Amino acid sequence: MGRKKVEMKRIEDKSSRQVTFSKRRNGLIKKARELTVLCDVQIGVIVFSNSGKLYEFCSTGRQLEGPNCEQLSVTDLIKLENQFAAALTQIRAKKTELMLDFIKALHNKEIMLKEDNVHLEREMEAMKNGVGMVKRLRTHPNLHLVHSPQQATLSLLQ
Amino acid sequence: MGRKKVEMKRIEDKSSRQVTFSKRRNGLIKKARELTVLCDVQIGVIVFSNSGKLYEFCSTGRQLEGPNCEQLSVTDLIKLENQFAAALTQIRAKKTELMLDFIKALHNKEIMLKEDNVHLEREMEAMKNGVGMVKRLRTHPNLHLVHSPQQATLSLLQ
DNA sequence: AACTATTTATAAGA
DNA sequence: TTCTTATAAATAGTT
Repeated sequence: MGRKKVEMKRIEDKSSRQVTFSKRRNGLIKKARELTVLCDVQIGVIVFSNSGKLYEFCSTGRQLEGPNCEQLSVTDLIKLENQFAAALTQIRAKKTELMLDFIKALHNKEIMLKEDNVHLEREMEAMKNGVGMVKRLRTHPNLHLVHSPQQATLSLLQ
Repeated sequence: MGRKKVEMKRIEDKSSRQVTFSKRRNGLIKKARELTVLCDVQIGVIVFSNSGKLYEFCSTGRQLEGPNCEQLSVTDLIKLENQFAAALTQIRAKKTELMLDFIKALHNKEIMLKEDNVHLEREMEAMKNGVGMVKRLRTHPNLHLVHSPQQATLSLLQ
């Protein structure tokens, strides 16, 4: 939908990626709103940017206030209530899940950075003692080395 | 985007609404996928049709089960829904708020640790060049705000 | 942030 | 439902 057809892969240029993110995020949320209105359905859209910003759209469901309210039968109401409750629960659960995933990723990052600090300090000590040999900072191939109680606690929520 | 411009209001004809729902739902999810790939972000899209069917796209994977509502009596249901809806909303909002705070704190921690890495590397460079003076690693005065994720997480449960 | 050439989505029809 | 096609809408690259 533009001057050129774009390949479906990560945009490497940071600036272009940011611009595209901004444009397409707006587009996505607009589409969600339209679908909500046109088809009278409930939608939740949750977007996490890489900088951790949260963008969200959640339709609240059809409004019952107003003149049409009296026209709804009890059965209609029950259906609507059921649907709303289920949607609410699941949307929020999913949101929680996404946020927990995000928290976990941050924990892992944090642990890696701490390890790097430890290594850097050790290397400095070694240098001070005249060992002189400086190893390069490792580049974190293993994200999964996490035994923290935080992790255990987070898992309780799922 | 079709033969005619459509008004942004509920499509009253049930059949047309269903067709539009089907088309636009696919479109929305496609867009979400594209945004995920192009901009390397995490997205969740949750769509509830009026028949209670759940359509979902989530960049982190994992499928949700559709709502499986046990049959309750009419009045029970309405009362329960009314009672819980308000409370639920408030509790979840609070939970979200806490989690966002938590995420923010973790971000800050991450940034501090990264800075420390940069400083340590600089110091090492300086040492290599014979400057010799070694500053102490700063001790994160504001780490205590997020030092106990267990506590923060546990408080989400209460 | 605007502009516009193109691509893409989709409304209506088959 | 699926396909076709005319048209509306989104957006990539540009200014």
